[in-house]
Amino acid sequence: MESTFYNYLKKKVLVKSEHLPLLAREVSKKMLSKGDLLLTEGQVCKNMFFVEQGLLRLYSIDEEGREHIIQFAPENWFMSERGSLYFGSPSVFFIDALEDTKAVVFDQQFVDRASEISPEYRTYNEYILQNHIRQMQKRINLLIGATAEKRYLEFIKLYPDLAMRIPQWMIASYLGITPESLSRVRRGLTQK
Amino acid sequence: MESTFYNYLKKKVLVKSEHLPLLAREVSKKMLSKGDLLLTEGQVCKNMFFVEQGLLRLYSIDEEGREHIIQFAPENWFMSERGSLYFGSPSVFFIDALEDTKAVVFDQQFVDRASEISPEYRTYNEYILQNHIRQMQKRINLLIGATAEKRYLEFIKLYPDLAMRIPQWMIASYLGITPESLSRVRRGLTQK
DNA sequence: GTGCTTTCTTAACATACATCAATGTAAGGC
DNA sequence: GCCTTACATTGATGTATGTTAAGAAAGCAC
Repeated sequence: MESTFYNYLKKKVLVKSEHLPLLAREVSKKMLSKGDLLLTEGQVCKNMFFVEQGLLRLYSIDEEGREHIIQFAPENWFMSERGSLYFGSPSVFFIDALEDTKAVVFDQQFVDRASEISPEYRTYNEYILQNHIRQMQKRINLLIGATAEKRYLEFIKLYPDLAMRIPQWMIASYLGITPESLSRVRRGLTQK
Repeated sequence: MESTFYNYLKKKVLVKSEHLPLLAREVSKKMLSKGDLLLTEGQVCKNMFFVEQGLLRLYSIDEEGREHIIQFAPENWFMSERGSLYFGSPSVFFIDALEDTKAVVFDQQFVDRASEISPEYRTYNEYILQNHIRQMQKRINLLIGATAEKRYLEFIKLYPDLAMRIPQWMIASYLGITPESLSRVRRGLTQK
């Protein structure tokens, strides 16, 4: 199974060769079509996804039916609703595929077992959590302290490739503004 | 050392009795006065704080000199700038004491060592990280999708005790609005 | 190709929130 | 006690962003 995930475990997570087959055996692969729903509100999230190819998205829908995008997961990212996965509580969020996506699927038990088997995996798992916290903290800081324009500039600086793959209204949703506002922000920027 | 922290490790973290003395030996205690600065911008964060009594705060200051509050830590909470502590990068945030505070101080090495010694500690440490992520995700969701009024109501519902201990302008700063706006939001609520 | 849907832009207008300035009030220093 | 400082409120006004509606451009189905 010389997949992207396998290579990721080897090259990036630095899982020792002897442990690799053990881990690889425990996961399954899934082909998703654009638009497929992986998690819905009220459901308890049982899976974690590793994106080999494609793009996933985590979002909420408010009382007025508006979507608010919490997170994107392109290639080599993990995606899950951790709050629901780890604590077993019903999710208030949705996960779906924004493109046809090849993903590796596993559950919390896999993470726990992998951490038992491979210290390297355990270390990397903590790294992922810490990094996630750092990134969210930065985002919160921008949301409470920066203008829409600044948030937009930060977004395209951080995820230039992503910005080319998703419609603008999704960027707007991620930034916490309307598509119309983002359009104006962009016009303001080009005129500078 | 029958301190709050000791009891916390025993009762909440469920560290085994035999491990407790080992862990307790490695930490030091600090008395802080209101206003004391524990971490400043540009500095690499070396410490994690456990608040036994008092209140700490993590915040940023933007180019216009405005403070934006990322997090509060009252009794029995851990406080640190994880991005800086874990990754060793210079902090863009500040930490200070909002009240006279009794805190236990330790470093990342303590966390690693404690995780080696006590599986219960390791488990609890991951619990803390997961919980932090869940809480930040919820906050991001409110920041991008809810009005100031709704965010305020969520805040006082979640931290009713905190709201009594800090000035209103700090709540406003945490919510990402001005003190004047919060004052108006509150007036609107009392008139309902 | 034709039609249908989605996305993006633009404009006019509405609203939430920010800014500036003044006042009131309460708390702490001494 | 008085003075100072920090905090909260209020009003007038400004600005960023939301709302509604329309049209153009691009993508997709058939």
